[in-house]
Amino acid sequence: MAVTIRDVAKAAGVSASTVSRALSMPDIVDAATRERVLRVADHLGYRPNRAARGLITGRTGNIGLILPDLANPFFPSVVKGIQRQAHEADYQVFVADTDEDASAELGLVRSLAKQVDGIILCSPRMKPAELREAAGLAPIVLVNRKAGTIPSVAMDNADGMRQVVDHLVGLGHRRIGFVAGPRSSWSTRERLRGLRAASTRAGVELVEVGNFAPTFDGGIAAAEGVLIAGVTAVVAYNDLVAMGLVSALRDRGVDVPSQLSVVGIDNIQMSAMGHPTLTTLGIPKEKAGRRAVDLLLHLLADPSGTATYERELPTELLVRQSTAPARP
Amino acid sequence: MAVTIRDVAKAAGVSASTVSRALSMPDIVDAATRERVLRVADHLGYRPNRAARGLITGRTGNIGLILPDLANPFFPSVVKGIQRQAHEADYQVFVADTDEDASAELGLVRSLAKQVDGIILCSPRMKPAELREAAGLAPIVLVNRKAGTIPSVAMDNADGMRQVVDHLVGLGHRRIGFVAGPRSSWSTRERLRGLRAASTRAGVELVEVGNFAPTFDGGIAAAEGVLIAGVTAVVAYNDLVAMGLVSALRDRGVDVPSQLSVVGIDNIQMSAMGHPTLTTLGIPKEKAGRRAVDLLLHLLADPSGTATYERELPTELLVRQSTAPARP
DNA sequence: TGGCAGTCTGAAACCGATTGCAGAGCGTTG
DNA sequence: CAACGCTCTGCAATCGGTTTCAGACTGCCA
Repeated sequence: MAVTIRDVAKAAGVSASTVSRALSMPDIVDAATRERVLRVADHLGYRPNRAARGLITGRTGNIGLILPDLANPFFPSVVKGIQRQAHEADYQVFVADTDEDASAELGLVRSLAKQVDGIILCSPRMKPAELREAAGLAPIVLVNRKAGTIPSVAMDNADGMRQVVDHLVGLGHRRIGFVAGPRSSWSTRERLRGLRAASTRAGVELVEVGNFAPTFDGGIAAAEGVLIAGVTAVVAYNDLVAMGLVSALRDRGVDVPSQLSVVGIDNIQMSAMGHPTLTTLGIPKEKAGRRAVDLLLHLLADPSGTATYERELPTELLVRQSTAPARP
Repeated sequence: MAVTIRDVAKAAGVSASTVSRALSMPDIVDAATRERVLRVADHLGYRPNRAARGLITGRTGNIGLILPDLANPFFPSVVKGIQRQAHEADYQVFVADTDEDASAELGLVRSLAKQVDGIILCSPRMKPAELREAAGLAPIVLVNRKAGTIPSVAMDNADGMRQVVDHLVGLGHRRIGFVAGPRSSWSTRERLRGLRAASTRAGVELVEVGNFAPTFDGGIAAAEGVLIAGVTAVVAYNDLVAMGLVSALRDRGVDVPSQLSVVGIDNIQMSAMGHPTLTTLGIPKEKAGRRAVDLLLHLLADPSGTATYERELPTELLVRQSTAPARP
């Protein structure tokens, strides 16, 4: 059916080994032979069978990607970055979505572990012990989370939160609210920590409004608490929450930004599409994906690598319409 | 390293063949033996090596998914549906994104063809000839497009457009605009055809405003033309375009829906999040994904299947805030 | 008791690539 | 001229499963 390495060998008048070498170790085979083999292979439309190669090399050429929810607009850009970088290295990407079900993550890792060379885990809710088990099953890189010595790429939450607070303080806000995401989320904890540090440093008050789902509806649910908190500005866990919040506030007759400033995080596409457009802390999502692949490939090339690889990506505050000077 | 079928065989005191059979053809092996083998396999944590299996069966257990742009909020739900259904059938999904580059699609099909059992092609811009070539390279199912005898799942554009027009006519609109997507898009043509039929039937006027990119910016670019067209209602190619249009109209001081009604298509998540929320023609995206997988698995099970499989999915109009009675 | 059908199991070939090892061919050097 | 080394190539083993085929065993019937 399909053209195999032996077909190429026969047509080129050499052995299968030579064909194999001409393709994957070009320098150890005679130039003329190599040329001929390559030409014949190309002419016959030869495509190496990955399964066969994987069988002997133990490499699949696949990497797995596990994320909580594809529908969350934060992820597509990350996925794109991962794709692009993986394809350049001739890897394919398996995408799996857990539907925000934290308990499914470890199971997915288990079932994926043998079918891929490595796994990229996007902001998992896994507990540290589970994470350790997962890291034992396959080479793993974390995105948006750090844990022990597992390689990871995450945004610089501390600096990001500082930028946000500085911006709000510059606008005259003195009492700032934080609508947190799920308590189990690493980002929630880090962002809270960053906000505390930054607001203490700036001498302003930080009010924790509570934990909410990292969704538009979560933002809607948070509106009540935000109003009660008596703040003049609020930082939301992410853009979706911020947008839900803005929407619910408008429904209650509270204008953003004239009565309340709102800041999101992530700079998802739609944050620039609504009214008002959202002031948000942008993070390089596609780059994060690319970096994650880089780390994983490093890890694969040097499995003994006891060195921890870690990347912190810079953030950038995008000032748009949802923040304004505090009204006294 | 990993536990193989031979390890299981040794531990269970049987041959590798028996283990293989116990796992994949349970009924032809003695019950007691089967039990023992399965218990041992489970105890040892045996996981079949897919590459090895694929080598002999010729099946990879993978399906490929090619789509123009993951960042387009239409796709994530489709992908989720595909995932879910594929996983239930014990298939993994490769996702590949062409970045709206139509010329890359065929290349992707080529490079993916040998690594998957079949491919799901989401709304490709490929020309019919290319599509035929693609279909020759691997079993293929189309989403959001029909072409020849290639199995496909698409929405019922004719009925959908009828619902949209009926809704607008019911509100008193007599002159309706259509902001089309790319001319090369199958959906553009079908939707236009559906709109023509429906408006003729209802005795109202249809004005084609032009072709625009299927994005938020495309909607912004269309605003000028919409105003010039002198219509009281406009149907956009999709929700993103509709939202861009609403945004640009607002910037020009035109209120939606009191001065102009706008209808989107797709019912993407964010269509319910803006102000006004968008009246849109909802299509069952996740179900479309599941159906596509069903079709593909059918096709794989019965490759000779000369019968064309085709699914038309029903649409549902979601009336929200962006449409209102026509002001005389 | 012998023959036969039927059930279950094991040995071995095979899928398509990679790779260790050995040997052919050639040039160089003492 | 012999010995040696180097470059290049082919043979054959191998990865981990599946599947064909033949044979062992059982039970049943004549």
